[in-house]
Amino acid sequence: MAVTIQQVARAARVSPSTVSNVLNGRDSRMLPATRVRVEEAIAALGYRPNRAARQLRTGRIQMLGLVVPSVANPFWGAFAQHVESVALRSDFRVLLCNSERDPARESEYLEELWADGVGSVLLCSSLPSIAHVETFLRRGMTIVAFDRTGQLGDPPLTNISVDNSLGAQLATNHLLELGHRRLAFVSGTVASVNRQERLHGFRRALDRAGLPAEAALVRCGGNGRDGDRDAAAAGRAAARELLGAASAPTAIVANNDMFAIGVCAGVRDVGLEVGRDISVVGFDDIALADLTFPALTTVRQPLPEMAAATVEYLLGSGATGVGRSVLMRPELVVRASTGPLARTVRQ
Amino acid sequence: MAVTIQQVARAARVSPSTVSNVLNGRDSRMLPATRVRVEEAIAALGYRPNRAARQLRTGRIQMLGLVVPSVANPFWGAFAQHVESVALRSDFRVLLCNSERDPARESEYLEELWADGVGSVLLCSSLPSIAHVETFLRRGMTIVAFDRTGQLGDPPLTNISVDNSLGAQLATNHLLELGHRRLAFVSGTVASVNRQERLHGFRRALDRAGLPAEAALVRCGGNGRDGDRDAAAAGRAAARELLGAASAPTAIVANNDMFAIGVCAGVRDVGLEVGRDISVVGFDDIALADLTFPALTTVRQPLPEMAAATVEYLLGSGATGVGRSVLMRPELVVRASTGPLARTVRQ
DNA sequence: CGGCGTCGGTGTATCGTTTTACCACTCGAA
DNA sequence: TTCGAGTGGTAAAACGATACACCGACGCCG
Repeated sequence: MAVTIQQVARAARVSPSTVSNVLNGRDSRMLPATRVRVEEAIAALGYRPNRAARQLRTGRIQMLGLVVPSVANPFWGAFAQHVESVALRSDFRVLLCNSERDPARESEYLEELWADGVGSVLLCSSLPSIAHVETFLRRGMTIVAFDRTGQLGDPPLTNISVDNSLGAQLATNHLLELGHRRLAFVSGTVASVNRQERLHGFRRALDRAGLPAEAALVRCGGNGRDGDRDAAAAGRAAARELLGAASAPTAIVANNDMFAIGVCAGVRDVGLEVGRDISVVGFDDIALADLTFPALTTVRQPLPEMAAATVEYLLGSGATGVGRSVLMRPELVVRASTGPLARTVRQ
Repeated sequence: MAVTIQQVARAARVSPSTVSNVLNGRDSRMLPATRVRVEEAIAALGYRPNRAARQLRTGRIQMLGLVVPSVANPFWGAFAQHVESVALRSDFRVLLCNSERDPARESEYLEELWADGVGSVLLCSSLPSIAHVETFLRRGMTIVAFDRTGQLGDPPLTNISVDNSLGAQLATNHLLELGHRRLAFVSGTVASVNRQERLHGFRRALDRAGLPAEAALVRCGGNGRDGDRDAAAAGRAAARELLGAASAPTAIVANNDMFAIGVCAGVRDVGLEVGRDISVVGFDDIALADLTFPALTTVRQPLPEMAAATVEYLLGSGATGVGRSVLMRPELVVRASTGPLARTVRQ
């Protein structure tokens, strides 16, 4: 059916070995003229190497596993698209894996990827433990983590992420500058790494301003582990709770944009107006942030650059920079969901 | 490194052939006791068949290609997640392909998938032409299309989709019942199949109500072919245009939820309020529809069922039902973005 | 009693590529 | 003259699973 290396070899009047050498860039092993002849034969026959055969022989495969919590979350969807686009340039395919934040599922994915010869994995998991990851690193898998700052492990895990603490500080300072003094922080139940850092940044900014971080105003949790599908729903519930309490906040920092969108919905549920009565700031700057009402003030993650850096590291000689991590700069994007502290401060 | 079929055979004191037979469910070729022995050996050794070797021999691979316009669009993201989840149950992996609505890219994807032995493809493309698809069908690829009603082709292409015309009629009738008489339709520039059908349903509903479908109120287009990344932006622009014109509509049917979200933003841009001054209805019922302000009235596509049906068909004996297509029932979900025609009708 | 079908398996070629070893030959230096 | 090191290439053995042909033993029927 498909054209094989033998046919190419016959057409070019060389042995299959030589064709293989051409294919793998071992130019020094043949005369330039021979190489040209082989290349012409390849082009003429429209030959494409059989990946299965190649993988069987070498054990390697031109594929990278992309493990995300849920591609239904627009943030991960956008990230996945960038990753696929970058990987394609290096002729790598992307295998999609939705972990749904289930540690067992995540391990099983890694196990299967490894068994299938997929040696490069981009792991976007916020699970706090990395014990299961270390196992695969030791076996020789190249893994790059996304958003796992500070978790080196042994052997060290390379990590690409935005400076979450700084991002949260940018968000918090913005609210402080607008005059807000009672700030709340809303996040999911999952003890994800990025949440810890963002919360840390939030607290730090408050601390610098000489304000206490009241425990009552930090809302982490609500529903189960499925933190993505109903992140927004959790945010909504949290906002309703916070605003119904005796001493409600006047501004809310959400752990990400989906939460923020939920928070906005919750704010409206209790009859208040986002941006006027209550300020809300998100994190990520997903495409939707500019389209919701009101448009969301948020902290942008440089997604295309992050995807590029991640894939580049993953496909470039993974061994060279083991443990090298990248921290990207977040950027505050001010839109309409934040505004100066209302004149008539509510009790 | 990894455990092979030979090792299992040795452990179970049978030949590799027998292990293979066990693996492939050819129970009739061995004694139950033998099968049990082999299964025990498999479990004891933690054996996993090498997919590359299997593929090399059989030509088949347990993978399905998922071609979507852009997984950054939450609708496709959610769909992708459902597909992956269903495929996983049959031990199939999902290869992600973002066509970005580029016909050349789409063809190239099919070409590569075919060359890589991926025989099952779920094609979510709204490109009107299916000539390039027919080529692959003839070569023996199993392809199921999503949202391509009515386009059988030769050989016929199996299609799964919602009844787009009916959905648009539900949306339109809902607006008519609310008293609206000047309705607009907003869509992207791509002459996608589903857009044609939805527009048809829109026109039909108007026709039945004895109303003319004014050309000026049908807005298809705007930006380039990248209809997903800025669908919302296009909707926004279209809404501004429509509402700025002399005889503006009082209600707008959007081709999908992303457009609708954009339209809502556009409505606000010109100082009007969605749900009170202008009614907007979307299509798809993405998760966000319930979270925007105002919550979006929309036509729900039964996504989980559609994903299940698609994958089931794709992995089930593809040959049996060639040309068999499935049309799912849409459902109107009324939320806050639609309301009765305002008392004070604007000019 | 001879022939035939079925049962429960096994032996072996094969898929298409990579890789290791090796080849014949030439040229230069010792 | 002989040894050694390139040059430009080839032959053949893997890689791990599958499928086809075939095998001996047994039972059954005419």
